Amino acid sequence: MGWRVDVVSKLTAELLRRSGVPEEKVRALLQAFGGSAMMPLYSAANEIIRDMRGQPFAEFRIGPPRNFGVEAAPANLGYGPGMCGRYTIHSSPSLIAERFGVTGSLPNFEPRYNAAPLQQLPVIRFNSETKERRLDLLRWGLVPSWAKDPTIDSRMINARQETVRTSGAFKTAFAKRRCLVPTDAFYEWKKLDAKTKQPYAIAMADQSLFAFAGLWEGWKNPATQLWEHTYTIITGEPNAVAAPIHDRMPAILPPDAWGQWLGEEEASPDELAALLKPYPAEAMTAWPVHRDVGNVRNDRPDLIERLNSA
DNA sequence: CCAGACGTTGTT
DNA sequence: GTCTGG
DNA sequence: CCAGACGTTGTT
DNA sequence: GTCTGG
Repeated sequence: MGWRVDVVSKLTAELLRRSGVPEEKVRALLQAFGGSAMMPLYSAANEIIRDMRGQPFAEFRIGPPRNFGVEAAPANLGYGPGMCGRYTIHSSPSLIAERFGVTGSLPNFEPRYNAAPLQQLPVIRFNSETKERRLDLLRWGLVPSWAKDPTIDSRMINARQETVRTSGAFKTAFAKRRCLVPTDAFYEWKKLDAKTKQPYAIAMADQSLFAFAGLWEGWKNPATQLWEHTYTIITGEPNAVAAPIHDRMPAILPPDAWGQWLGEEEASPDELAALLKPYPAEAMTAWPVHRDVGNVRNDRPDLIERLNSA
């Protein structure tokens, strides 16, 4: 809110300096354009300039500031941003297949040390017709079947355990399309102060392969008429290992819950929801890792190594 | 009935 | 698709 | 999750 | 700030 007032006054001053338009008129025009976004305000300012002058537009163009100049929030020590938005899956397809009892042909994929949203990543689903578990590559970021705008995907990378049963975006998938997301570790960013954050890896203490609780959906691309499959990872309360780093963590399912979650065994909605409790902290561990994991273009084995200087 | 929403993270 | 709000 | 982009016009 | 892309 405050930023908008600042931008409006800045643009007002700039308009007066450049075009000599009466201040009242400038203010009225900027108000009329309204809106809550930053860029439309700049567009509005440029509209005003265009209406006033007959000179080449480019010379009068107003651009957004390089730094949008928002005051930094006070430090919130102990808790920081970050929850299931990045993980690793460097186990081989055949090892994943063995551990999860997957049958049939396997997809090929390289070891991933910085798996990120919108990427094709391995997911385990139960095929009720053939009665077998399958391993497929799906895109991370759930697009509901009814979505008109598929760019919603980057905001649907997680589903909250507390609302997943009832929210319109997830309820059908919760009832009919649950999946397991194989992983070796996930990353969290702990906020150290207003400008600094430290990424951590969190994994099983014995470094074994495990599984997030996931949901998947199909969306028919109107341009290609092809069905695209996407998935999301459910988040919930953190356990004692994750809590010092963040206030959420992905729901992790132990092997004895896989059958129910995949729909191989009967389970009521209450029983399914009960599976999404925090995974026992005793079995897990966390360690600091290199800041390079922040950039999705980095994907190297050393990203998962312990950082000693943190 | 139709229109419109449907989500996550984080912040103060 | 399905549900709520008007 | 983090990183990075983010708007417009008309004339030459 | 908000939004998209990876």
